[in-house]
Amino acid sequence: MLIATWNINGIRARLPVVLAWVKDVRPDVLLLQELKCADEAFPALEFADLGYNVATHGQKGFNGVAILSKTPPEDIVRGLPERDDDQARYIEAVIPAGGKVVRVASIYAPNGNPVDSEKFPYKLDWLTDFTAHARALLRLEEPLVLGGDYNIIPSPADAADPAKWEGDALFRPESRAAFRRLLNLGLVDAVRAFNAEDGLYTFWDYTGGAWRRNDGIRIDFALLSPQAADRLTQARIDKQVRGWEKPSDHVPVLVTLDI
DNA sequence: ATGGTAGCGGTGCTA
Repeated sequence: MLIATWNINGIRARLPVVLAWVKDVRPDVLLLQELKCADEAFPALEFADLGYNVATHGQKGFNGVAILSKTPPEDIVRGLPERDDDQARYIEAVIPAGGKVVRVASIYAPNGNPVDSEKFPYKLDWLTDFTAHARALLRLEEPLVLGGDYNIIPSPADAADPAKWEGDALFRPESRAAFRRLLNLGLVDAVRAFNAEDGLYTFWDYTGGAWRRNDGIRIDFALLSPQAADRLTQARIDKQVRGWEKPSDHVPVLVTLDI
């Protein structure tokens, strides 16, 4: 089973790119972030034509997450049950797979900048609630993939130029500690499990020629429960998509599970 | 170099 996560930065602006990529890669499940549209504005018919069921948790103008799946998703949860949130940043579902199931979630963690505003404590609070929810999901002891834009640079090795992120909400010690607490629950960073080398990035800013200079950061992750990690056969970053016409500033992250 | 670019929505916010 091929599961991908991708922050597409506006599904309506990105529709040609996303459809072309889906036709090429044909993932079984696609977790999307930053839809930037309400549920009724999501182009579900275009994906239905390609054989995908769509579950959205949208928001007009900002945020918004979705799960696309070849098999109809079940037990859909919109928003973290741990919080009463007015920002659409979480959707979860169970994906049936040949008599077995995989539980997936599409996550768009808050950016948190500027750090001297209310946005930074909001980010940390959200991560605390998300971690509590992940802890509860892990108790189910089932294959689980938590994919999304975590808006955290976990270590200096996850940035081409770590010095320029000093003080940024993505690289603050509090944010990095929150990510470690998440991993310490027993989750596996799938791409890191398959790639020991540095220079793995999932995001290149639109400004300053970041893509041209390969000035990237790794902030998009597929985090796996032990039951999913035991079935992991491949994990990769689809980097070349950043060089396509009218791209997102993020690229897809893919995992293959033997299920 | 305290900018730069993109999406949404129709101005300034968010990233």
